[in-house]
Amino acid sequence: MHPPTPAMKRVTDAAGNRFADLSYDEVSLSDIANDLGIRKASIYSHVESKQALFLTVLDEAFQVEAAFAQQCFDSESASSLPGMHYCESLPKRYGESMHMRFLLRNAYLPPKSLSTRVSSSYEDYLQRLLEAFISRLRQRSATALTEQDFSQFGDAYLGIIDSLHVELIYVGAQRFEHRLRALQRLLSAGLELAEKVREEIK
Amino acid sequence: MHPPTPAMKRVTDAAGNRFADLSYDEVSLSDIANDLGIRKASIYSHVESKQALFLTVLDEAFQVEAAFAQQCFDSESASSLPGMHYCESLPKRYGESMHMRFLLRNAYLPPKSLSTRVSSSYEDYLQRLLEAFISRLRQRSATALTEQDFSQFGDAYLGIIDSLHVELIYVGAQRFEHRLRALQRLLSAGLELAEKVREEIK
Amino acid sequence: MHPPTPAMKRVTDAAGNRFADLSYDEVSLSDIANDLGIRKASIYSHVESKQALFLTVLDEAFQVEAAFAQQCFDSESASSLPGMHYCESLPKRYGESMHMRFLLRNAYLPPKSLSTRVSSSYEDYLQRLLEAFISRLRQRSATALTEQDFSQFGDAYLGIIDSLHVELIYVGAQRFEHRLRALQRLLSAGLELAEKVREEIK
Amino acid sequence: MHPPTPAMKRVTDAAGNRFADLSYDEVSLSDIANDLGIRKASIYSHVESKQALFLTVLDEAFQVEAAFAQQCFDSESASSLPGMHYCESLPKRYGESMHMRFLLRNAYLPPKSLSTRVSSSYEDYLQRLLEAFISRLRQRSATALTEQDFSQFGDAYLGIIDSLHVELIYVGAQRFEHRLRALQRLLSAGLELAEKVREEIK
DNA sequence: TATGAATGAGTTTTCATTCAT
DNA sequence: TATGAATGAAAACTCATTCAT
Repeated sequence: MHPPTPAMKRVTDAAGNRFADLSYDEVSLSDIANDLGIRKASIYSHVESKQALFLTVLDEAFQVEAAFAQQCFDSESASSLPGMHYCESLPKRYGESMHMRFLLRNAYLPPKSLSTRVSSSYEDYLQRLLEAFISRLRQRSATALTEQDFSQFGDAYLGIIDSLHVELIYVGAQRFEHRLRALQRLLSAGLELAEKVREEIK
Repeated sequence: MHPPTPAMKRVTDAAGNRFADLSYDEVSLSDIANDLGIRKASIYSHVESKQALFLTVLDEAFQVEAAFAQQCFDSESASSLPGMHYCESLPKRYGESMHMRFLLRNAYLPPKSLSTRVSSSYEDYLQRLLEAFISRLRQRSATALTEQDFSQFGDAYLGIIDSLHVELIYVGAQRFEHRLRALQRLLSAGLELAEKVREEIK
Repeated sequence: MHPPTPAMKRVTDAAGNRFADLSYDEVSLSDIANDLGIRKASIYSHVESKQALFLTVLDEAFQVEAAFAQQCFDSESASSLPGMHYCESLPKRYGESMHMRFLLRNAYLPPKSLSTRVSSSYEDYLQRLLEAFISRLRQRSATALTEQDFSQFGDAYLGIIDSLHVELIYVGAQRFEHRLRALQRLLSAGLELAEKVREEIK
Repeated sequence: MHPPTPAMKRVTDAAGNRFADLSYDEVSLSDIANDLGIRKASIYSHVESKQALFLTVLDEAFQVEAAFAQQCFDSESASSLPGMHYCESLPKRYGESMHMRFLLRNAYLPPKSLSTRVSSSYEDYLQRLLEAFISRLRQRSATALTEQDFSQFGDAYLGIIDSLHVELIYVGAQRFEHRLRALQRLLSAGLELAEKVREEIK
């Protein structure tokens, strides 16, 4: 609602950084307080509970990263493979944005007690990616693909996204670039073939 | 080492079922003891510590599921798309095997304190899938593909696998079949195109 | 001493209302601040401490209710049973006066740390009731009763008062009227008999 | 249900002693643990929560003191004023029985969160006293009193009981004996008069 | 006068672990 | 092998109070 106070911002930032690296239960309010150089009890001057703190960070992360994704799609050149700009931006973004790390770490295996809230946010995030991707695909192959194709390539795209996301959160993951090229190749081939088929039919 | 006693088996089973649904920290030894109808302290008659218990289940799960995967590949018909039998078996297996659920839940975001042990097991698991896939691919397209192709399709296959795995552990995931068909289509197209290219070169 | 400022009055009123319904430890300054629509820290602009706030309310309550009791006795018709006007006024007063509720709630089981202060106020209150009752009784039966009778009926009256007070603070208490009539009957009988005895002696 | 273990008994005893002197919120589990010479956490080996501990003591107290009251009535001589044996036993009992102190301290102003449970127990206790009293009264004045009389003297008796109970929990209460004699006199007078009236009617 | 921020001391509760039996 | 009892360490949270602004 109202813009958060700077003090509040410091708290959610510290919390976000912890929650981005560790599971909900692995993070204690003492840790966060320590990071901030304040006492545990002081956190409650800014936040109602650990849950509320987590959810604040979640909303923030969702908002920030949905905007980032949108921007990736908006700035994508018309000639490139749909959705690839987002994919290619991921490693840098993951390294630089605590919110992205937070989002991915908590998307797949949220704390049981908060799973519905988290899932619905992440579903929302994926939904936006899906729509942006399909929109780009329509620009590229408006007449060449059926509605069913759009839908199926959308499924594939989300599959690729999850695959890349997961690769980022792997502990020692160094395969990201390889995986990206490999899946890119598949998507490219898939589209090429589909477009050719439709042309032949005509 | 020695075959576990039946009592020991009961303990690891109860633990496995809990760890398959909840994070390491969300599971308490009391819960496991309750499931077994024994007291918390009694668990220590069978197991050295919570960590040791978790690792025992991990090894068991890895062993059992590696064998299952191997079998999927062994029984795959020569004409089908390489690696697809495993993929298609996943939902049923996930529903029926606590070990599979345990493996997937803990593969991507293991408890910090055990992450190296867990990761190396999961890496091992993926490595086996990779080798089995490439071996199948060689049977199919021995001359049609380059070594670089084999490597890249391997990367893509692991990407697909992770994507499907992750779909299974989603909270409300109902997209598995759609995602599988979509990614299958991409892989198929990718191979088809690659094989055609090589033929044309010749 | 000096008449309290209106702001101060608002604070003690809010506090009084809380302390009238809950024990000292069950009331937090945050609650009171909430009721007032101010912040917890602001309370300290008006009051030195939680204890001081409680004691302020206590003094206020004692003063207000002592005056009320006095008035009950003053306006009692000469023919009625001594002290009954106060008794009969109790339920209405209890419902309408936060100070009465405060007084009764804290009279019997005050917070340990403040018990001497509270008790001495309540003792004072009872003492006034006692004197007013005996004074009324002297008007009625000046010659008919001995000093020992006066003293003993005084004890009985205080006993009746406590009984009725306690009935009011009961959770679901609906027996007040019944109890009042029953005890009234006893007091009446006691006086009647005592008066007759003295007459016979003469 | 099952007889409590001796260890359990020690815990509820220590808790009972504390709860008999201080309000629910004034008692901390640390205090109880200290009294027992064990650590705070150890209490949870015997009891589920502070609430559960309090309720265990409550049930125990109710049971023990209901039995005591029953015994007072059973051993009452037929010629004495009904219900007076219980009243006369109160001060000694109050001094000697932690359960009695617990019961009275918590009967009138229970902790808000447990008030329904507490009240229903105390109501039960009073109900038994009432029935025992009326039963004794019937033996004494079977034909001399109407049903309405029985009911009203019952109300009066409960009023007297509450008055005496409250006197016991007063901080410096030294008036017990005086109050008892005074109220006894009233009850005695009330009965005498009622019996005479009925006789005259006949 | 009011308050945002902080805090020390304290609360109840959980948990993995130990150990004598 | 099983367990009752205990415990140290830690968790989240509450609260009266302080203080600079």
